[in-house]
Amino acid sequence: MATMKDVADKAGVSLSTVSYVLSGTRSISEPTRALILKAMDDLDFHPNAVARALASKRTRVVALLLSPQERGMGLSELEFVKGASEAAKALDHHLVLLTEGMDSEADLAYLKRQGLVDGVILMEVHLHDPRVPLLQKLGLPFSLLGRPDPALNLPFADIDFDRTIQSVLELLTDSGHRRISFVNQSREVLDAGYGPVVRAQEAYDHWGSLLGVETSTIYSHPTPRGGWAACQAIFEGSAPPSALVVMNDRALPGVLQALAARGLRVPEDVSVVSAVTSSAAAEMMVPALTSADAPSQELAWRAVTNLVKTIENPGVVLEQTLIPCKLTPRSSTSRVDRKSH
Amino acid sequence: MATMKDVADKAGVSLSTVSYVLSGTRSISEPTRALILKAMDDLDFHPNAVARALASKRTRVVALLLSPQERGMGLSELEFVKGASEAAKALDHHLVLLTEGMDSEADLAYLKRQGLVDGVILMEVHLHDPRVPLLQKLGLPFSLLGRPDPALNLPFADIDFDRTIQSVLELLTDSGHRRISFVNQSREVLDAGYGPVVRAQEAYDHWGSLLGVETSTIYSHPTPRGGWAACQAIFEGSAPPSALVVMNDRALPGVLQALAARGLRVPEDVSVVSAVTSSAAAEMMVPALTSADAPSQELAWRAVTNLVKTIENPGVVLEQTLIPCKLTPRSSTSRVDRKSH
DNA sequence: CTGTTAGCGCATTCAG
DNA sequence: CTGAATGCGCTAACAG
Repeated sequence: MATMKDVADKAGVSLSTVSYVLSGTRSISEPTRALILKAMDDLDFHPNAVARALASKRTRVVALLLSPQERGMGLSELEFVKGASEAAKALDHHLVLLTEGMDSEADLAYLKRQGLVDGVILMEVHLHDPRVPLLQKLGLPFSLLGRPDPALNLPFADIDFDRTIQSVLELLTDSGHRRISFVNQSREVLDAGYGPVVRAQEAYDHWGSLLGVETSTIYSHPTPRGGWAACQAIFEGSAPPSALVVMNDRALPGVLQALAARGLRVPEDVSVVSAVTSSAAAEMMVPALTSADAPSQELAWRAVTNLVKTIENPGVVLEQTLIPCKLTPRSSTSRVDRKSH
Repeated sequence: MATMKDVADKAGVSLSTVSYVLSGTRSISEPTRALILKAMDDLDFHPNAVARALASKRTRVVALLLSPQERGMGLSELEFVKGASEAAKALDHHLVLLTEGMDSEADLAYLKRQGLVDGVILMEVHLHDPRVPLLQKLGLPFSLLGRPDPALNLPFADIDFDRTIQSVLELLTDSGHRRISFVNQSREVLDAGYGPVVRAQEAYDHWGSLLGVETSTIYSHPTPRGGWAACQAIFEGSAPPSALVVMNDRALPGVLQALAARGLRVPEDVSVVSAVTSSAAAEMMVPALTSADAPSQELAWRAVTNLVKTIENPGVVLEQTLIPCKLTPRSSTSRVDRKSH
């Protein structure tokens, strides 16, 4: 475990000179630089991250605050986590995972004073997320996956729900569908102001009316059972829809099951689109679902990049990124059957 | 950002005394301890993790080496990651996620010299995992999720595949099934010596013959398409099975689809058990599958605990934990229909 | 029971 | 262009 001192001795130069060839903070003559590089190589030297962190006051560690909720963790979250870890590595940082109880002021303040992380990434951001003002007050750099309602001057990366829902509805209306129901997440989550649920709902209402769709929304708990109940409720009415847009991964199996129980075939009788899922989840359904897949990897990349930029240059103009989900047609959608409607 | 020196000054004691009340390494008189605690409280002091790490040569950070393969990451891995993060927190550690390229000697050596982590947890351990001797050589503490073949003196936490498969087969044979096929993961993975695939196969062969089962194994790529092909192959034969054991989450949808395409109902015509999945995945299928769920959370807990113990006491007797999957009957299994067999 | 002191390994200011 | 010296905040001998 060679240290900089060892390198300096071996190269016959001062310790600081070694430090400078590492940081590139000042110019070094080519001969001495070569000498030092060789010494480093010979000794198999690598700077100690902890010592460097202590001296420079930068750990190059960022934290990902995992969703406190049980609900949140699905395949697309997993993709996000992996993506964030990779992005962090690419930017020469480490990613630590922080679970549970990281939302109170005390927790966040503690995190800051521990000094182990340079900044944090928030998941599951709500419209009025209390963590945002907290972090601002603490002066702990952060970036958001999702965004609060007025997102003035905040660095975030989020799904463009408006365009996502637009493209889904257009796909369906282009295929002749006119009665399209929306299976959103639960009422509680909506009332709690969870961004995706609120924004997707707004987008559905907006584009639905613009495209002349007969809309109807049903809120479902994120369980197969919830999806089953939701689906039953939808088809109880006198004017059943010819298509379903579902933004509720966990409820999806129940929805499909209820459809089958009613003798409704997908896509012959009813088209189904899964919005804001992972493609892996959509492909796991039978039939494979047409879906608007969350761009988790890219969002992760943006979130990490944003954070690192904020850390390195606190005065930087903050980047706000909106990415729509990519619509992938699979086997769960078809043109509406004229005869039956 | 108060430091220990501030606390010492405010309490009118020496810096080291403050340090000792923190570490509890030596006895302090009650009055001075109280004085110091009060000072810490007043100044809202919290020890700086980086400085502490530098001085003590322990960062209290452990790394989770994510599966290099694309394959590995499913819902149960996610549960494992979450569990590990929680366990780490409970043991006053942080968990960093390391992705990609952490298997070569250079990578691991670099990780060690960086000095940021005290130890690592390996996932996706193979029977002859090259990382194990590497880590031993480097002297970097580690613990395993899974285990190499002779696992002498290695700390690991793994699924008890033998008992898991036994319970699955017994469930089926108790219900009258005699012809039971096994859908394992791909041949490539088996040949690569991936622990779960090898051990599950051995267990299936062993218990199958012991229980008088007509066995047949088919290897499937971890995709719906692979599962479809596997299922077709299985039912091509003259003596189709009455039950399927599937240890291949990603192939499962394809298997079910192929069954349906052949007009075979689950569980009336064929019983299906998903082995070593997450319950979330089993519940996402239609019908919800009887499954042997991987005890991801508990394994994570053990793996982290093992690692921390190893770090704190290099000479400790290493713990080896085997936990069977918990069998949860759902709607995909039934007694064999006597008439049709 | 408590204080003094020497590092941990590196970044960086101040000299030269 | 390079060296010497100081300190980041804390731990852990060493000395009372």
